Amino acid sequence: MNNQQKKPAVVIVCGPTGVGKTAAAIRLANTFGGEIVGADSMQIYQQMNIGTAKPTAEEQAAARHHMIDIVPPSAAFDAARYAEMARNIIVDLHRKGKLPIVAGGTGFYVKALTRGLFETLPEDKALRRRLREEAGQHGPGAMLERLRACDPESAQRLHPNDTYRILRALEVFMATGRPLSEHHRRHRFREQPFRTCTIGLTLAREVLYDRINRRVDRMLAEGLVDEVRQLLAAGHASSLKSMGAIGYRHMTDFIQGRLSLEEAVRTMKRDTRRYAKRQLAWFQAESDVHWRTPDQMEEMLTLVKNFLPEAP
RNA sequence: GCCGAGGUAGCUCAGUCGGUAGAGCAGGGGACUGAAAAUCCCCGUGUCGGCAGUUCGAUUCUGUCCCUCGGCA
Repeated sequence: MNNQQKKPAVVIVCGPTGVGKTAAAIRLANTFGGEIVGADSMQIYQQMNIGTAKPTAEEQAAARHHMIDIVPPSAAFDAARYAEMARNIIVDLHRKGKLPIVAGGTGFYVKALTRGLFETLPEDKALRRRLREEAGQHGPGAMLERLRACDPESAQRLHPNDTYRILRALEVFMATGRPLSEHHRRHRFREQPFRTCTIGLTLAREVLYDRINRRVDRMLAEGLVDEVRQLLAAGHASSLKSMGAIGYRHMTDFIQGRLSLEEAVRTMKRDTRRYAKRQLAWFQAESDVHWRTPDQMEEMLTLVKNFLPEAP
């Protein structure tokens, strides 16, 4: 057995929101003796259930889920922490002979998990705040000029309007003394701790959008407004990353009187559709995805069966 | 049936004093290395309701027909 085969085998179920990843993952878990590792940047938050379409109690009883409900909505969380925690869980599952099934729509988290991120210092809040203030004072153009001085390659690559990435590049340089472009050149997503089989779930665009629209209506019927009210009442400001999630920010706008309910629902549906489109763009750019529709469950089972070292 | 107002992008509409048209919304494509449900970039050809006439040329003018919405019968 060579090195490649000793790596933990991991099945990944990715795709746009609302396509049916949870159901497919549960089926795979039950068939192959697996447990599910969520890859969703919002389902990690506790108390945010309806709007994140978190697996229900029944679904979580049908198959063990990890990486869900792991921090309160006020906590800071990011792709690096996700990758570290999820990797530990996967190694543990592998040791116990269970098949880890990563299921989720956050492409960046899946990538951080399976290919790693370059090494840098943990988030420095003070530095980040300082950079933001300076951007506010001197304007984004000045920040781009500063970046050009220490990391011309990144300055060239980034669009002048992408202030967020410009500040991040500056932050990396200031924290590590090396330009972001150099970190990228050394890293290049070369880590490969697992053997993976990636299934991308998709649907005809109009069918997917119809499902999304109806799922939003269902979320409202299930009490999304109350869920957001409770989060706000518990002191979770709308400036929190978690509260900026689709649905949560829309309902906050409604609750605080900035939007009518009708308008809040309309824009929530629209923004969910746009999000699904971005997810599709992300996963379609990945080269090793086996695309299936949710009704092709048998094909998915075969795919995973052939991927696993020995037949179950 | 008569009178009026309209029929232009998926939707709501603007516009062309005759040289084949553009906004908002919706939508499409893409990027993405510690906020990623975030952030950022790019994208507007559509029998200008049909047919006929005038004209070098009609979405624009004229006629006629169809459809929609008001009002009157």
